[in-house]
Amino acid sequence: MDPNSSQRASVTVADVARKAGVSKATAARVLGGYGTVSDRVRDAVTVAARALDYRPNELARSMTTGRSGTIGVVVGDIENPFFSLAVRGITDIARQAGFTVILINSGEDVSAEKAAIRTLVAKRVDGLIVSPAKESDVEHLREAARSGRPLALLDRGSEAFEVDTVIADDRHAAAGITRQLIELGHRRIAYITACDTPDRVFHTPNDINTGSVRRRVEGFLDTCREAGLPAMERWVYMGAVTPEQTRQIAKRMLEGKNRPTAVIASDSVIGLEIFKTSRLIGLAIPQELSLISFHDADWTAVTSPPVTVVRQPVYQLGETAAKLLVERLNGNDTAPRKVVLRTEVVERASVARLLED
Amino acid sequence: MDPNSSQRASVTVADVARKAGVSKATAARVLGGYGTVSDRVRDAVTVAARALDYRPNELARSMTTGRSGTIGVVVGDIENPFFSLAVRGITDIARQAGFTVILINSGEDVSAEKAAIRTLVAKRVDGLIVSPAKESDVEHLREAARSGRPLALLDRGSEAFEVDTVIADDRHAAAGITRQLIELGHRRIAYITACDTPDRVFHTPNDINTGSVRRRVEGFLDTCREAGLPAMERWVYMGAVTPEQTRQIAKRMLEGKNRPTAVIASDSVIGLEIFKTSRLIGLAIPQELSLISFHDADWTAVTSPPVTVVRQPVYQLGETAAKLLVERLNGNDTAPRKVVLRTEVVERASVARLLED
DNA sequence: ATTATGTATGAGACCGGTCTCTTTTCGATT
DNA sequence: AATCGAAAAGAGACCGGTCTCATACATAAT
Repeated sequence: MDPNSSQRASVTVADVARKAGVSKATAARVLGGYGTVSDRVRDAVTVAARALDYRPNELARSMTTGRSGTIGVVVGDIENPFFSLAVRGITDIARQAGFTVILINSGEDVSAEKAAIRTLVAKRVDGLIVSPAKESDVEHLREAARSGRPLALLDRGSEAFEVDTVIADDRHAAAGITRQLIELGHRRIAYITACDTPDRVFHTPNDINTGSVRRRVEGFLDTCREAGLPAMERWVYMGAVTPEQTRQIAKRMLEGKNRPTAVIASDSVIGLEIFKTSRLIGLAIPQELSLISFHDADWTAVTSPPVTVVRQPVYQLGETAAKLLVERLNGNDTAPRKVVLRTEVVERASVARLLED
Repeated sequence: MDPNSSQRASVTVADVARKAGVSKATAARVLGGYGTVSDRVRDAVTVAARALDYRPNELARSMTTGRSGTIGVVVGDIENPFFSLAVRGITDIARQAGFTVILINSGEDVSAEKAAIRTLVAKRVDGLIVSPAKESDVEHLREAARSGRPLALLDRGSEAFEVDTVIADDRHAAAGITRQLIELGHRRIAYITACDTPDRVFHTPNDINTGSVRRRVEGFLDTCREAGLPAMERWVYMGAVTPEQTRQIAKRMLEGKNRPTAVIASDSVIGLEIFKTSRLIGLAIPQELSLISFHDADWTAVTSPPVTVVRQPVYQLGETAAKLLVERLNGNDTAPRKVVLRTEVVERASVARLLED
């Protein structure tokens, strides 16, 4: 009833204009900060706006300008420290550039990813950063890019898809630690990942959908082959999706007769489970089992022994993806760029020379 | 030039209507899924939409409906595992209820929080979930709530502000572990938190802006007082904002002559630094120093010794906040609710009876 | 004094949907 | 065949901004 009840029905430029005794167009010029206005009128409008507690409607603004000031981010799982750190990098840069971030988890599921992208496009995000679940299945990404919305890929690229991409030098890192393990005398080296195949058995790297992991496995296998260790395919363990599943796989793997003497964990969540399991079944690290994990998670430094890891520049991964995207948003129209960030092996104490054979 | 170039200028209902040979209103009915349409027309419109690759503009839809299908989330730092897990809970419920999430980090800074909320209101989010940096400074939240947008507070409430709130029973948890330490003979018990005061010294719980931490410190002090330990205020350490600062504080604290025999860490990031520092300066846990940390972070189970923690239902905290909000969004108009979730002490091996005194 | 130049303001279309109100169509009823 | 009522379709206003274009007025140039 009371028109002053401020509640309901937000205040619009028209309301402010009426109160200030000017036209809607003029009030809009002041409020929107464009065009030319006299100081007198500017003050009048500003006062009126304050009095009415005017709040601009960004939605309406986006309608005409065509820019929403929003970027959409699709990651596998924000709960994973890898992604939460990368997202931090993205949001920092985005905020700096005046954008807000809409975040959607895909759960590493392609159909969820498709739905997420549809939603984001419907909401008219200005650009997209995606960590694609399957690098072979990118038609929806291609399409989003075709719609004129800049796109940047995070941590996982696609060879067949030319678009701004930021990844770590996973192949190189995997090759390095593999070589190191071989030089220390290891021959039975396992690689364990969350990725999975329909039949749960690894045949070739092409079975692996996640780009970063595929590159690592390639590095692992190639290095083994060069060192005269063929057919290491059977040492690639898949399906470590949840901690529970990982524990089961680890148990079967480590209790077997022909158990590996070294394990490479594809991320820190898996690394943690391997560590727990080896302790559980009484396998001493590093005397009886060497362990190297990807991702320098905080806990890896405080275990006994502390674990050797491949440190990825996760925050920078996110930051860089956001920077590339913002450049596009600012009109950069050059060819797609692939940025590869360097990793670093942090030597701790979970790796040892193999004594007997 | 080529009108078929699909690129630029997105396809609108009007375009679809023209192609299908019906009015804009009718096409909108089909595309928007409302009103009544004949099967024949529905098919025609659907076919036309597909042919033109029509993508609804959610922005335009939001304009008229007044609902954006978005909820705004403001947390201290998504990089902190506590928040990333809570956010996961929020996004899961939000997605289920058909909402997307706009995420903004406040960095525990009130002015950033204010800016974030202004942005979110401008973007016309349907509701807000905020983890307020200062529970004393909530005028901006109150205002956001007054604008008719439902609001739920996460992990931190405000006594003076009646609004849906989800917290853990921090006071109870702190009292419990304090009592336990006292019973084990500890008298010099330190509490260390990231919260800070201008003069970096703790005087009274009212100095603490973060609701959850204030309640814990109150529980700590009250229990000490009841047990005949007065003036424990000097054992509250503040300003452990970054790992570096925490390390410095921990060093000074643990190397002092009159060092504490037990430490309560207010979160897992701090707990990790205490653990590292005590190892660095050669203080054996638990023989020479007992440690209890809030937040059951993954690493706490794998250290030697594993550390005793207060397990908070973090995911549920986020989930519940989102549920309360969604209920409001669906029209629930009852009095504000305060939900307190129970914590649980996970006994591990970082706490021991104090031998000599 | 008259015309040119530029600045300040107003009027109204527009963005892409939704929604109300009116008109047309069609099947059922008597 | 005439009448009625509901279903289907159309016309056009509306949401809250931006933006183009026209107009009014002031100042400067001739």
